[in-house]
Amino acid sequence: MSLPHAILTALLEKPSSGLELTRRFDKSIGYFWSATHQQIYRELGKLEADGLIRALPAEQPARGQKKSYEVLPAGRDELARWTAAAQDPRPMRDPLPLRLRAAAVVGTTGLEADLRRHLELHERQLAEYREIEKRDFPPGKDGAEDRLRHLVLRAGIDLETFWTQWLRHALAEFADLPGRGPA
Amino acid sequence: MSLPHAILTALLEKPSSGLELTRRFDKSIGYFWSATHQQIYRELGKLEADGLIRALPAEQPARGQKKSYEVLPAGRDELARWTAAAQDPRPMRDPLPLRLRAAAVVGTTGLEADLRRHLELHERQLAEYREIEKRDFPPGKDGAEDRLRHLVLRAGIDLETFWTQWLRHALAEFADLPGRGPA
DNA sequence: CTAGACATGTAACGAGTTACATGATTCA
DNA sequence: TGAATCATGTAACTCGTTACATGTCTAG
Repeated sequence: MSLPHAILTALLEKPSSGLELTRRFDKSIGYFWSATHQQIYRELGKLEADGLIRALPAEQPARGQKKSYEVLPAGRDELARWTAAAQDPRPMRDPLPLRLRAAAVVGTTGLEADLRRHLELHERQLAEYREIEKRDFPPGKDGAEDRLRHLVLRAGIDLETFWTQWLRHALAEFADLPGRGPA
Repeated sequence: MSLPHAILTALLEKPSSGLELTRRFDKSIGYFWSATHQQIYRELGKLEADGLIRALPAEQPARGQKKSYEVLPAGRDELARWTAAAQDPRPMRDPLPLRLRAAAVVGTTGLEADLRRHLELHERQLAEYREIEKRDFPPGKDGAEDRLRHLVLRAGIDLETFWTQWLRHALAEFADLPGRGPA
């Protein structure tokens, strides 16, 4: 139950059409919650049916016509409720540790190359986040909203830092593993 | 496409029945890939139909009867293939940063308490992992398989460390946020 | 002989993914 | 006028979750 609330947040920040939302989910929001345009359109339909958002008046009924939405009071209330509600942390769910564990049984052949690739990707992502941090959160900016959004970016930076360190550690271990075939 | 491979790995480590697998997914494997018994039974059925595993001969056709599976050569091959295949890293997908971003718009009321709860849960999980590390990976043990499994546990420890640090940071920021209502 | 634990399974739904379909606008 | 792009949407499928159903075994 997170996508609708991600959309409500995005729409409160700025009323948008489906495609505009899709683009924003490719950028900042997508750093911690990605979504495709199909999911977004489906969810916009539900949110409108539930009376949490409405299409901005412009009388376009048809396909191919841009349709923008704004959040209704009920939508804001629902978002505030969800934000404050207790939720259990999600257990981690990542295939990479799984592959290491499998490698302990069927051998590590070929895995190392992909780990190296992951390391590069995470390093690139980390560099991008640091750029954004430098650009969007210079020392002066420290209103309440700025601080909260900075915290969110911090989560991204720290997570990527975790991955790069862990992958480097893993590659170092691989380097002096005895045999490379099945264990 | 990770659950079937998690099951193959578990079965290679030790042939098991559905419920035994469920229990193992509640423990060690579940630290990075959780699954319910319904998912597991469904997946066992598919894997058997695909000829990757087979039920151990014991001629029990019915419900309520224990049914153990073992991995066939085709299953081992498939697992080795998957382990070595290139896979893109999953973008992070966590509701918590989302809630902070929402709080920047609708206010932080009530969120702090849940952050504190998350911090406690992550601290407990971290302590548990450290216990396991002390118990299962004493300095002496360093065969190839041990090292790989230790790496997996390391990922869990480092991730929990990330969360506890980030949450502490977030709570510190909250503590000296000016207004607590909608921004 | 029955209550509780053990064990396997079905059904229905929600969320995410992939492939494709359709209409409008712009510009060469 | 027709190709490219913008924009909205359908359909079909997989994966994960929740609730429930059914059968077996064992201890008291």
